[in-house]
Amino acid sequence: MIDIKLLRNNFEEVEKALSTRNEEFDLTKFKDIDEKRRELLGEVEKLKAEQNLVSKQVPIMKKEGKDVSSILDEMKKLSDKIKDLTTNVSAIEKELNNYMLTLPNIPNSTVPAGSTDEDNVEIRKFSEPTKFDFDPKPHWDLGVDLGVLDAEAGAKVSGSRFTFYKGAGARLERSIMNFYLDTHTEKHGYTEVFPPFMVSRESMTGTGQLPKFEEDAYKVLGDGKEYFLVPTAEVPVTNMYREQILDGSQLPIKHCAYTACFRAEAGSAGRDTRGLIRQHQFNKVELVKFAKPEDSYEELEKLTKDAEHVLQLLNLPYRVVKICIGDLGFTAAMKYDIEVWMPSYDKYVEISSCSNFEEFQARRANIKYKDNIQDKAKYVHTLNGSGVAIGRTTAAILENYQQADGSIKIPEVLIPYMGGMTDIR
RNA sequence: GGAGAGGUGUCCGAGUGGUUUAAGGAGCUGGUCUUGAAAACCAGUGAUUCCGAAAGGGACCGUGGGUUCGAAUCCCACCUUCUCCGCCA
Repeated sequence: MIDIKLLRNNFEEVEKALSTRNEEFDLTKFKDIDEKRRELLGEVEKLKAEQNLVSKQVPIMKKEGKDVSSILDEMKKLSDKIKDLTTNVSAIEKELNNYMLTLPNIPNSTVPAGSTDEDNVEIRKFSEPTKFDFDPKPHWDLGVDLGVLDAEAGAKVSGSRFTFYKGAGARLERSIMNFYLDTHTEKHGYTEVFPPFMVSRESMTGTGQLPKFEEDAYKVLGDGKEYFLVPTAEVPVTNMYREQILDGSQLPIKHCAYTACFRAEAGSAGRDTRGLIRQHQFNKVELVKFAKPEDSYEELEKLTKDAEHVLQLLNLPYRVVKICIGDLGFTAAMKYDIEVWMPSYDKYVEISSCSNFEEFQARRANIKYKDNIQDKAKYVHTLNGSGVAIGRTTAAILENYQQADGSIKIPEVLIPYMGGMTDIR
């Protein structure tokens, strides 16, 4: 949510900043709703002030033995009027709030111009695209040949975009998960959390998945309640601190978390239908930070490097791109993508998104901090990034580590996690 | 699933319809005293939120409704924590 005062007082500037985005929203309604709300609010507050004043006098007059019945009659009318107006005020406040939730974040001024992912700017590269002296296979073929992936079983049991991992494939996925969590906790100073995989509507709204992207979320109904399957650990981990004022000396707070992630992929029909790239359920380790505003961009750089580091340890070729305005997404103020080299696609494929949301999520979720007990609480900046997607890592390892004989070499750092296994054949 | 008890400001905690603008304490800020600190004493203090340039006013006692001229207080629903019983991976 953007700052309503900023929008009110600097309307043209905000409008200009948002107009470059590739998002649909309607700013024309704002002034109407906002002004009407303030007008109604002023009116009802005046009446309440009168009511409070008279209510204080009534018991005194009673004590003095005066007849208050005519005053009470009048107060009854006033009370009814206040009730009517209050109904109107809460209706328009709800409208305003719902409206504010539909506005995307204001991009940071250093975000490059552009409209599609073509316009993203490459920042740095690690290693070079893998070269083969044989015809490399895509991971979905390798998976079947080696008996480690079974999409047919997934389709039978659940439907399209579900896959069984089997044997060494299942263990590889689990090894990567543990390797990522161990690295981020032991080497990068993140505190691990294991969050719920189902969250409330409030939580989904707090991080910005709702109301705009409801069609992409899985809803679960049970025990008369509504839950959403987490699309990313960002949702439960960020909302862990919802409605809280944090101690400034504890910042930055750094968490890493594994969850399965569930996405409907509405609008992606026909895209990446084969392999592990776009599943309805996938595994991911997420990095989440809460930082002071003045530190948040430095923390974004560090977070991105922490995510990159695990790919370096796996020796997977990747590049980092800075996302342009048109590709930025609804909630981010700035975003880096880390893209791993995927031979079957013959290009770099996103394996991590690292974003600074500034105050956008903190406003929605009401997460503040203060350095001193007597200070006024300020909104924290929230950040997160994949550290990194596990399923896509499995795919990248299968493809980049494949050998001429069809076997897969296990990356050195994973061998202990694989119980000493050095290759899959 | 059954029975019961709670949720009050930064924290602890009082408060069962109107001098409660939420008692009292802790904490915090300032002061007195002291070489300095601690202690003691004195004074101040919602650090939440909305409208407003300000003055000022409104909201807020888990959340949402209701009763009333007036609700932390009474009624209803919900959320949540705890205790006991039952069931359970």
